[in-house]
Amino acid sequence: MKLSTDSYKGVRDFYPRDKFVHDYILNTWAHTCESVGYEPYAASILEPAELYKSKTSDEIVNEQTYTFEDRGGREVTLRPEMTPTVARMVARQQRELGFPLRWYSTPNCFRYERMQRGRLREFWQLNADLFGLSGIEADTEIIMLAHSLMKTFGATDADFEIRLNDRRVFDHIFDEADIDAGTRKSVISLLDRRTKIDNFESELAALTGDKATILLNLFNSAASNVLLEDVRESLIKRGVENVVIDTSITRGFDYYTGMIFEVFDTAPENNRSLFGGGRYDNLLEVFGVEKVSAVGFGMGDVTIKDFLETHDLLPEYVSPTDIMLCVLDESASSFADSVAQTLREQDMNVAVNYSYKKAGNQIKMADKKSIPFVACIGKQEMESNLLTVKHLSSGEQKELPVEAVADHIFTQEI
RNA sequence: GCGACCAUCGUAUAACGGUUAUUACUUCGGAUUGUGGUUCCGAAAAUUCGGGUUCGAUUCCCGGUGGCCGCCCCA
Repeated sequence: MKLSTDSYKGVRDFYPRDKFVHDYILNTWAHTCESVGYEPYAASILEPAELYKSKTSDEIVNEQTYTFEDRGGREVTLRPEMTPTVARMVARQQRELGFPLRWYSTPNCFRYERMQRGRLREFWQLNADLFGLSGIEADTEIIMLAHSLMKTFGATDADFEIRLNDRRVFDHIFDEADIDAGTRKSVISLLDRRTKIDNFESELAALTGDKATILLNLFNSAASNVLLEDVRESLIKRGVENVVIDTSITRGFDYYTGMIFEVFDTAPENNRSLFGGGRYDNLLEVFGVEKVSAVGFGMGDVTIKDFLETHDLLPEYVSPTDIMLCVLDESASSFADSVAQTLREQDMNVAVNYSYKKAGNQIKMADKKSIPFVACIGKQEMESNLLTVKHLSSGEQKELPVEAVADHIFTQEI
C-alpha cells in the first residue's frame, strides 16, 4: 500500500520558501515586541485539560480542542490559545515577577474545527501582554504596539483600520436596562453578528422582550462615549491616526473587562478582521491570586500572511546559502573542500555541488535554489588559486583570491 | 454541526458516453566536453476510492474520502 503524501488535515508543511515567509513573520513579531521592551517567554504545547475547562465553555473544550488521555490517565490538551498558559505562569510567580510585566510569545496552537480561509487547525499566534497597569496608558501602549507591528510589516495607515470599543460601555447599558448576566452574554454574541444579519432587531426582541427598544436606543447612542474618546485622543497624540470608535466590536465572550479593539484590513478583496485584543483584568482570579490587571492581543500567522499577500508586502526568498561551489570534475573535489573550509571560516554559508555535471547545469541549479553567488572549481582554479565568483542576479563576475571572496561578497562589491 | 461547489501527470489544465487521455510549466537526457535565465530535440509522468447505469464511463447516477467556500463558532 502506498502512503499518502498529504500532511495531517489542517496543518501545514513548511517547504524552504514557506519557512522563509513564516520565519519572516515570526522574526518581525519578535523584533518589534523587543524594540518596545517586551520579553519573550514560551511554554509546552501540552497543558492539563482543566486549564481550559475552568475558564471556557464545555463546547469549546469538547469539540474544539485536541484532548486525550495520557498513559497515566491524565487529561491532556494541545493548547488552543496562549492566554490561559500565560495567566497560569504569571499567577504562579506573581510575587517574584516585577510589575509591570511586558511579555510576548509566538506559540503554535491547535483548534479542532472546520477549516476555511484564514483558519487552519494549527496556527502560530503572537501573544503580547502587559500585566500590572490598569490605566489608559497601558491600553494606548498595547494598541500602539499593534499599530507598530503593522507598520513594520510595511503596511500604511490606509491599509488597515483600528476599531475601538470598551466592554464597560455594554456594562453600563445592561445596568441601565437591567439585563441579567445570562442574557448579557447572548446579547453580546448577537451584537457581534449585527452587521452580518438583517433581523437584528427581532432577534434582540426575542432575547430581551420589552427591553429591546430601550437597549436599541442605548446601543445607538453609545457611539460618543467618553471612555473611548480618551483612548482615541491619546493614540492620535502619539501618531496613531487610523483609529475609529466602533461600538459594534464585541470580541467574543465575557473574558474582557474594558477596552477592546480589532484591526481590519481596508482592502475590499480582503475586508475582514485581522486580529484584536483588549483588557482582561480578572483573568488571574481562577488561580486564587491577587488581582493583576492585564491588556493584550493575539495576532495569527495565517491572517497576517493573507494580509501581506493581498498588499504585496511579502519579502522575496533569499537562500541562506551565500555561494555554491560547482565542482567540475572529480579530481578537483578535495581542492573544492579546502576552498569551502576557508570560506566557512570567514562566516560564509557554502554549498559544494559534487554532481560533476557541466558548469551550465550546476549554475542553473544554484539559480533555481536562489543562491546568490557561484564559483566553478576545476583545473584552472587548482593551478591559479583564484576563483571566478559570479553574482547570478546581475550576471557580473570577478576573479579573486580565495581569501578575498568573503570580503567582496559581504560588502556587495560584486 | 449545516449548506454550496469541486476532484485528470509533481503543478496548472483539455477531452459531444467511444482518443494512443490534450497542452504548458517542472523534472530527466541531449544539441552545447568550463559559466545560468533564450532556443531546439527527446523521455518520464495522471483520470481520488467503492458501487451502479451502459456494448462502452474521465464524462451520467449513488456513496465514501479529500479540497475549497459560506454559515455556526472563533476562548
